[in-house]
Amino acid sequence: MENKARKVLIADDEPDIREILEYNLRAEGFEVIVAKDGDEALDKAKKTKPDLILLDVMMPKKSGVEVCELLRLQPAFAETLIVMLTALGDDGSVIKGLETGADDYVAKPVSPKVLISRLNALWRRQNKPTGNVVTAGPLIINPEQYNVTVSGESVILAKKEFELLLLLAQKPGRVFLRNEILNQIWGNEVIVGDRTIDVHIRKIRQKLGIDCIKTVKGVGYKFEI
Amino acid sequence: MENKARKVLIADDEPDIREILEYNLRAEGFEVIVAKDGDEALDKAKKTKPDLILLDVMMPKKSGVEVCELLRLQPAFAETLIVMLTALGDDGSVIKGLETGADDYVAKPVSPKVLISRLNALWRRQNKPTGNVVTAGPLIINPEQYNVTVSGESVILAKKEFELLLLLAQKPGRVFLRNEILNQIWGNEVIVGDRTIDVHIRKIRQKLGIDCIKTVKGVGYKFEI
DNA sequence: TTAAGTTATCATTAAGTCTTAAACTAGTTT
DNA sequence: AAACTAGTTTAAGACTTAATGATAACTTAA
Repeated sequence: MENKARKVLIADDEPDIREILEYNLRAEGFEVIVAKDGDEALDKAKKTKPDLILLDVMMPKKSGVEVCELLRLQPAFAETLIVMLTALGDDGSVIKGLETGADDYVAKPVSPKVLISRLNALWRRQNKPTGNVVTAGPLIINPEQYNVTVSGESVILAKKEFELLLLLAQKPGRVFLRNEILNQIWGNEVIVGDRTIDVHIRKIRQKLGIDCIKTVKGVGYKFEI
Repeated sequence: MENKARKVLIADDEPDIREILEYNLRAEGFEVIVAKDGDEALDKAKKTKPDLILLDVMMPKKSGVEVCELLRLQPAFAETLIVMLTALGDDGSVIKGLETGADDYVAKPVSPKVLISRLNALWRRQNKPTGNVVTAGPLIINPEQYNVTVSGESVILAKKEFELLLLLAQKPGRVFLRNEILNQIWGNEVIVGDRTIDVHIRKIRQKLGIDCIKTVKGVGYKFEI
């Protein structure tokens, strides 16, 4: 299901631990990068942009907490999963780590099986909202079946109409600029006039019969029940 | 900022643990519901729709893992945070729990501080996209949604009005010279008269109904609650 | 190949926004 | 007090932007 190669950065100063983790994670299908101290971790993180970073708290040069803090300051790493590894019972670090923005904390020693299970759970959680049904008020939008119902009544939308509605409805309240809409629905290369969007919006409004797409003049459109 | 009452369901068969957790979570501002076995947990979960569920793995009637499994089958609980509590070293349960769809697993005994820290981290992660909303007193300005509320009442501002208010509100107290405002909102090339700013300010004051834009005569305007 | 349905455009109309001018207010200076 | 400075208020017209209706170009499936 999640066959996208998952890149993991392991940062720990103990070679044994690095090796065990590396072996097990590779066996599990992860692409592994290792670092042996805080500075190296930062450096490699920037260079390789991993999807997931395992940070030992106690490391030379910079501690795991420091590294985590520095990473989270950069927008590029706002979404990256960060898991802290720390000695059992070191509550101070745990709290500090979690408050710094780590996604999880694991006490050493940890069985590789458990660790991997945790990583998978984190992973699953992060990549959840895919292809899911969107509901809002009397509206149900099902991307998988490509259909829409309003108060139980099925409504048939054309492809572009459907995509447009879905785009807006996925982030209710959020205003989409015309440019964003063009990029998302039509793609960067295709050039269509601004009126085209209006016309599709009108058809959607017409077909749905409810007023859930609001115009924000001079800005764009937003979905709102 | 996260003032939304967070409802937690605690399910554990040991009264002592329930009590300790309940006490600490209440102190932290959570609204707490308790259950003493699996069936009661399921029942109360359905009735109260908590935001977060703490499940002991070992419970009479139904185990935490079973409860988690059953909850995850219902769409209503797809998004609910579920945290498993289990005896230290019980790796099997951990793996099973995480694979069933738990969001986190915590080994007992756990210090309340650590637990709360973990819950907060989970919470933060789930409710992440708070964007760059500006709040000041009764005012909430949401650039992403392009809307403004005053004491909960939604106020509709036109584009220029919105941009102007946002500009000022982003740096409360700071005085903006008329020239700065012109540059920021209208851009360097466009030339409009000074009166234009005044009129927009006027409209904002009128629409908001509160006096949060102060005139600094001979200098400019500033935002201040 | 046709027919039905979809998509893009255009001209027109409608709605809303922005700017300006002008009269007005208040505080300062001469 | 008159003249001046700076900002407020009001209303109206210019200007933008979007909604609409009609139509043409294009796809797709029968």
